[in-house]
Amino acid sequence: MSKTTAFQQRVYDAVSQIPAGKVTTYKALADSINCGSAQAVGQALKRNPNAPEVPCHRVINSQLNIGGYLGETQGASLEKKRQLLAEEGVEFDVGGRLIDGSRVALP
DNA sequence: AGGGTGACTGCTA
DNA sequence: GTAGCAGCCACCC
Repeated sequence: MSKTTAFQQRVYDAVSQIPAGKVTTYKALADSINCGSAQAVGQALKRNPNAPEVPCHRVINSQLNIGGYLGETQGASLEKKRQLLAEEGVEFDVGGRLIDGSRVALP
């Protein structure tokens, strides 16, 4: 068993609450868990012990830009994340930017 | 126990 | 529009 902390549990819970076809920003997520730092949220997702259980691919940054996936900031993993989002109806451009900002589910 | 890092954000040049 | 700097919280070595 991984040593998941309460903070990470909150992050995973909040992320798993994101409906399909929608995405959320690290800032909104951090605010949702009452955390003043989105970087801490990213840290939890980067070290996420349950990647397939948590739709971490539905989390993007404030600039509507894709963050990363399974610790890969660049590479094929990013393309896979983009593909997953495209399957849910969220389309991204070649630069990894969200095309339809309305897909962002703000709390 | 301490320091450095990071899937971030916001402002300024 | 891009580029650089500082601030923030939690985790890892």
